[in-house]
Amino acid sequence: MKVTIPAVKGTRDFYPELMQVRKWLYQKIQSISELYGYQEYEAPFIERIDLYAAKSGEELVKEQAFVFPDRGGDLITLRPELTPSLARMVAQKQTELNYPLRWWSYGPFWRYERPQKGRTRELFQWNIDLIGSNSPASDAELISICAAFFEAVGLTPSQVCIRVNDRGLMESEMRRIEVPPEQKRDVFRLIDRVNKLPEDAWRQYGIQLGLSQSQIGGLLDILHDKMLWQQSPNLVEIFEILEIENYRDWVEFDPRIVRGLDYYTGVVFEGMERTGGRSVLGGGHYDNLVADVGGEPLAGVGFAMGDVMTMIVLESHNLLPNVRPNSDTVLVTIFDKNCQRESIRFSNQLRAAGIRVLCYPEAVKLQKQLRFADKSGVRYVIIMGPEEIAKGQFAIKDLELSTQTMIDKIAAASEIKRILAQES
RNA sequence: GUGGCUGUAGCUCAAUGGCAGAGCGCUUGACUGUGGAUCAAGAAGUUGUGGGUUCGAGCCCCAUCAGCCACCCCA
Repeated sequence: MKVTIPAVKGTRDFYPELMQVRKWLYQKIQSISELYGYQEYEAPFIERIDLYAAKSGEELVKEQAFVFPDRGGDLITLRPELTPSLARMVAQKQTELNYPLRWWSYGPFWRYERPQKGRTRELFQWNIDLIGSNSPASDAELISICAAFFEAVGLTPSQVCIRVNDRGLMESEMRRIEVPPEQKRDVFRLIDRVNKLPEDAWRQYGIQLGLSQSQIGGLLDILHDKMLWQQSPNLVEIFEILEIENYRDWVEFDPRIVRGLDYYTGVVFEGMERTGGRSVLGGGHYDNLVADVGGEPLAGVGFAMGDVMTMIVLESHNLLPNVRPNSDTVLVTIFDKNCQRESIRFSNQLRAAGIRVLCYPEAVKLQKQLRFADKSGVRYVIIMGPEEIAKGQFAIKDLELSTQTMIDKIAAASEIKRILAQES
C-alpha cells in the first residue's frame, strides 16, 4: 500500500508492541521517583519563546526549537526542555511552596535537529529535581536516584556508570593555572572535547582559544588527575553518602564532565554506557533556578534522561522486557452466526468477573479464529458450538500445551481465573 | 547547519544500461468442528518523487523527499 503522507521527520510511531515498552519504561521511572518521595507534575507542551530566550542560550532556541507564530502573532515554542517551565512554575508560587520540593515529570519534548542514531525530533524525557536545598546530600540523592534507576532496569555497574564532577572545583583549578574567568565557557568546551580530538588537534584548539602551552599542559594534568575530587568538599561528602547507600560502584569521578548548560554551578554528572560512551542522562546542581524568570534565587539539583538513548542502551544489553501482549487474555470464538449471541453473552459474563476477553467479531472458520488467537499471543481459547451450548459446557483449549478440556458454563469464570492464575 | 551511505513486493534483500526476482510474511487449499509444522497453488510493483542522458534507465546525471551514519550541538 502506498503511504502518501509521510510521518513528520524525526518522529516515531509507537505501534502497540513498542507502546508496551514505552509504558514499561514509564512505570520504572514512576516507581523510582515515587520510591524517593517525588511528586509528579506536568508543564505545558507549548510555551512563549521569551521563556527560553531568558536563559537557556539564545542559539539553542533559535536554531534547535520548533517555533511558530500563533494567530495573534505571538511566537510559540514546542518545549525543547523542561527546566524553564519548572522555574516559572516555582517562581509563580515561590512563597507558598513547601521546600525542599521533590518533583518529577515525564513527557514529550521537541528539538529541531537532524535525526541520527539516538536522536529524534520528538522524544520523551524524564526530569527530576530537588529544589530549595543546597547541600551535598541533595546532590547525592539525585545521583543515587540515577543508580537506583539503572539497577531497577537491570543494568550493572560494569555496563553503565555515573561520571561526576564539580564545576566549582574546575573553576578553582582554572584560576590556579590562571585562565581568565571570561574564558571559562570556551575552556569548558575544550575540556568537553579532550576525548573526541587527537591530542595534537586538541592542543591546537587550545592555542586557538588563546591558552599558553603551560596552561594547556596544566589543563591536561587536571584532566588526568583521578584524585582531584579530594580537593572538593562537596564531592568528598557525596561519595561518602553513596558509599553508605552501596551505590559507590556506580559512580566515578571524571574531571572531563562539565556539561554544556550554563546554569549548572556546582556538581554535574552524566550517566553513560561504559562501552561506546553514549550519554543516557545528565544533570547537575544549580544555584539560581528561578532568578531569570523573576523569582528569588533558589538552589537545586536535577537531571534529565531521554527515552531514545535509554532504550538503545537497554536494547544493546538485552534488557527490554519481552512483550507478550495477550498472555492473560482469553479468546471466545464464534462457531457460526447462530451461536454468535451466545458467545457474546458468555464473553460479557467473563468480563463481569474481571477476565480479559477477546470476542472474535465475526463468524469465520474456526481455523482462522484459532490462527488469530495464536498470533495474538492468546493462550486460552473458548470453543462453543451447538453441542456445547446445548450441554451448557464449553471447550477451553490451551494453545501452548495443545490440550482441551470442558468447563461448565456456570462455573466457567472462576475456573478460568484459576487457570490463568496458575500460569503466572 | 556540513559531509558520507542508502531508497526495488508488507519485511529483508537480489537483478552486467536490455522480459521485475528470491526468501520470509500474506491469501487459499490439502484439514466438512480446531492454531504453530509440512506440502501445493495464488495475490502482490508506475523500482521514494520530479526532471535529464540514452534506441532503451531499477542501474548513469541533476534536483527533491525520506532513512541511516558521522560532524556540529547537546536541554
